[in-house]
This record gives sequence, C-alpha cells and structure tokens, in this order.
Amino acid sequence: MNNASISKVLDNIAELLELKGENVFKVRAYQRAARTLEGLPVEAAQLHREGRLRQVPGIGEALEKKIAELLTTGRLEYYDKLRAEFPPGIETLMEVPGIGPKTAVRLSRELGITTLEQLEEALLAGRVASLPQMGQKSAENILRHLQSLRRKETRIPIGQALPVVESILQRMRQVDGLWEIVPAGSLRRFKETIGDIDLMATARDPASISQAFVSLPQVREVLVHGPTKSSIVVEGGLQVDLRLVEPDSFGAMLQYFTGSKEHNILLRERGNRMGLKLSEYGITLLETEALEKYRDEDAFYARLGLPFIPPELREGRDEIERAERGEIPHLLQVGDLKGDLHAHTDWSDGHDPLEDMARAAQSAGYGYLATTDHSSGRGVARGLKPERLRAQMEEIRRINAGLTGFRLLSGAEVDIRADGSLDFPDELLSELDIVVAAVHSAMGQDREVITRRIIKALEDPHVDILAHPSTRLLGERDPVDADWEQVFQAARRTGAALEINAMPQRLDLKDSHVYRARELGVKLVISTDSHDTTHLGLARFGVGVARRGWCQAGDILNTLPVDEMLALLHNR
DNA sequence: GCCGTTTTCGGCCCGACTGTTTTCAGTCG
Repeated sequence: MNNASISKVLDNIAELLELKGENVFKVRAYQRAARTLEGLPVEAAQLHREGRLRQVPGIGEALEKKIAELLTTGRLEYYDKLRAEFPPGIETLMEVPGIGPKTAVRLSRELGITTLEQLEEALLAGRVASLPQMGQKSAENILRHLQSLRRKETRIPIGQALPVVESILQRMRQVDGLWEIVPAGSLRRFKETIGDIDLMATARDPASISQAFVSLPQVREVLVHGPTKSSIVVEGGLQVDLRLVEPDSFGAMLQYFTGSKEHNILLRERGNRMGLKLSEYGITLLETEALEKYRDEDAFYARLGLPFIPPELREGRDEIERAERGEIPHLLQVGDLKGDLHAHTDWSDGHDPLEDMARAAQSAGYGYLATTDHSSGRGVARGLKPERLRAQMEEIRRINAGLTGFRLLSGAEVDIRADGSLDFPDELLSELDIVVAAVHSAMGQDREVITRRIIKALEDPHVDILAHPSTRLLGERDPVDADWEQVFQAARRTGAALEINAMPQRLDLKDSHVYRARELGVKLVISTDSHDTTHLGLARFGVGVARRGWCQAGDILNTLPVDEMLALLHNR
C-alpha cells in the first residue's frame, strides 16, 4: 500500500469521525497525518520496515499501529467498523461545498438522502429548506454548489496556470496607482497543480484597482466585485481572486495567504508558545492585546525567531524546526543553470534545426545544449537509425566549429525496451557525449518487472541520465508503478543521474521524489525535453520542482560548466 | 490522536461569512 492510499484512508476516517461528532482535535490529528503522508519523500512501507514510522511528525502510537495494519494486511478493522456505522454514500454528501458533517448527518437521518441525485431532488422539492434550522437561502446555496460541482474543472497543472497569471499581472501593473501585486497560495509555493489563484496587491485607491481587475479582457465571469476583494473566472475555468490590503499589513497578509494551511497552523502553535497570536492582520501579544503589523514576511518570521522560509518549503513538514536550527538551504535559482541536457530537433520529432536550437540556448545564457533525438525504437516519432545519428554527430561537429563559448553535445534519447535492454548498440552509444534513456512503452508492467527494467538501464555503463523516470502526464497518465526507493538506490550505486523533466505536464521526478533522491545523494539534472526553441524557457518549472525538493545549486549537475558536468557524469 | 521552553495531562490556529438567529452554529479557507 503506498502513501497516497494510506493518506486516503486516514482522510476518510477523519470525515467519519467528524460525522460522529468526535473530538475535533482527534479529527485534525488524522487529517494532519494524511497531509504529511501525502508529501512524504519516502514510502511509509520503508519507514515501517526500519521501525521509523513514529519519527514522522503527527504519527504517534495509535496511528503507527493503524498504518502498520494497513501495510501488512491491506485492511484496517477500525476503519471497516467505523464505516459500518453510517449509511453508504454519506461521505459523498460532504463533497458538496456548504454541506459539512452536521448537515450531512441530518440530510441522511431525517430525509434519507444518500446520493447526490437524491439530494438534488430533495432540494428542488423544497424538502431540504423545510428542515428546522435550514431555510430557503441555505437550500439555494447548496443547490448552486451542487450544480457547479458537476461542471467543476479540477486542479490544473501549474504550467497552464502560470502563463494566465502572468498575463494578468502584466496588465494590472500598467494600471495607474497600483503599488504592488504578487501571487500567493499554491502558485507561489509552486505546487504542481493549482486550484484557484490568489493575488495580493497594495494601491493608492484600492477600489479603482479592483474595478480594473474585473474589467480585464481575460475575464469570462465576475463572481465577486468589492472594494477590497474581487473574484473572476478566466478562460479555461480558472478562478482568480484579488485582495487589496493595507501596505502596513502586506507581509502578514502575504504570509497568511501563501500557506500552506498546515505550515500556518504549525507557525501559529509556535506563536502561542511564545505568547503570541498570529493572524493575517499581524501578530498580537496575548498579554497586552497589542497588534504588531508587518510590511514584509522577513520581519514576520524574524519575530518568531526564524529566518525567512521560502514559499516552496512551506508545507507543514519539518521546515519550521529546520529553520530554527538554521538549516534552510540556499535554494537553486533559474540563473544557476548552465545548460540543458535533453532536447529534440527536426531530425526526429522536434520542430527546429540543430543550429537554431544551439543559438536559442546560447542566447538564453547557456554554455551547452545536448540534442537527444529519439532512437529508432517502435512507437516513437521519427526515431533516428544509427546511420542518421552518425550523420547528425557530423553535423554537430560542423556547427560547434562555428560557435564560441557554447557547445552542442551530441546525444540520444534511447528507448529502454520492455526487457530493460537499450534500443541502440553499445558501440554507437559510446560515440555520444550524452546518453539519455527513457521508458516509452509497456508502462503497465508490474512493479517488480518495471523496477528491474529501469535498474537494468541504470546499470548500463553507457546510460548517463534516466529521463522522466515515472513517465506520468499530469491529469492524463499515471506514473509507472516502480519501487522508487530501489530505483534511487540503484542510481546512487551506479552514478547515473535522474532527470527532473521540466515540461509542465510532466514535472517528473516529482517534488517528493526529488527530495528523497537528493537526500540519498543521487545525481540530478534539470532538463526541458524541448521540442522547439521556445521550450527552453520551461526550465523554470523544473527549478520550481527542485526547490520544493530542497535542492541547492550543488545538487543539480547542469549548474556546472560543461567540462565539469561531463566529468562527473562520466565518472562512474 | 498528538505532544511537551509550564505540561505525560490538558491543551490543541484564526478569522470571516452566512443564515436563521434572540446570542450562535456551521462551514470554509
């Protein structure tokens, strides 16, 4: 059982306990453990084997036992018994915004509702509104949410959200009287998927800025329009909220709205222990009730005895303790990258010629670019035959002769076949500067088979980098079911590097895997997998993932100049 | 159910909004 499944069970237990009217703090304990497991860089199964489950914050004696039971038997008696106490389907009622545990229980007990269809019927028939303590307004509210739930677009990849936000920011910054505008929320934390966008702004005349915001050309629908808060929906269904705040409180507000919720809860608990009450308005001294306001986050964190914690790290794990110990690393920045090690050209399925790709990379400030067109393997668009690849190497030598301060590296993205063998012969691979290996087929193999397959490729002395290790496509294709701990151990053992693929629909390795791989000392690279010159700019998404994995420049091979990078990569 | 700069017991983040209310419960983020 993997962390995501365990997390789901704990979340369900929390909901059921809430329905039962259990102690809210007990409920929160389950929820917190679920969130922690979700982002845990190592499988709970692994920790269980090592007897270290208790070391995870939020997991005590009782939860350790329950997780162990889930891991060993795949079931949990406590959970099964709990579920049996409720009519089936009651949890789905709580998925409707506006229906919490109390309302869900009443709908079920008093009206016999167990499905969303029955709920809608009851709402339309006026049976919900006639319940005591309910009313017409409440029923309408639930109905509205129910209907919007139907056409609800789920969270979208950050790669889709960020350009939309940037176009909004660009327009808003031209509005007269605007002082400052920045994104908060999961976008600022660089989560791989985004729900809605929160923007924070300060301005001379907030109401006029709010007016400009709801009048943007991107607006498809205006949900709320007030002097200090407005909400719009833009093309694609993305909701964007703008909050206008006092400059004096900007730091506290930005901190609050950046989250995560879990990080903020831990921060407030810390504040409590120091005799302070934290809120979006600032910090109140419990003793005197005096409110201190904060213009910037640095001072806010400093008041709590902490250095600034980068948004990407604010996930409510152990970042606060580590900040206290001075262990917040100087995270990798986009400008640290010196080259790109995975790109396609018009020789295979890319769109631009070798020379254009080289020039584009050079003008992006890079010192090198590896072109890695596909191997001849089946199913991959226009893969190169060995003789074509040799012709390309020749062409690359010719282009390099005309370049100064930049080097095109000849490479290939070679298929890892279903049996773990590579799609090009050894002697051809040994002629290349860079060999990037990747799974493109038979992605449904069993865990044991695919793990062995990937490890076999890593053990091949010609393979420098494993590209997009999980092969996932966000919202489209699930990752392969490999045992990642074993894969990371193999990468460390063999010295092969793992790729952080920066294509926004991939982001693969994902953040928690980057964290674990880095912890183990696995070599990492950030590559764009560019298929045309404009894709080179996507590197920033890979950098975001690496930052969420606590990476510094030294953890990423392609922050090194070309010779040092190649020396490390080939020194196996 | 978790956890410890008062604590192994007694706490546990904070505020806003909404609706149906005679003082507040439920829900959300």
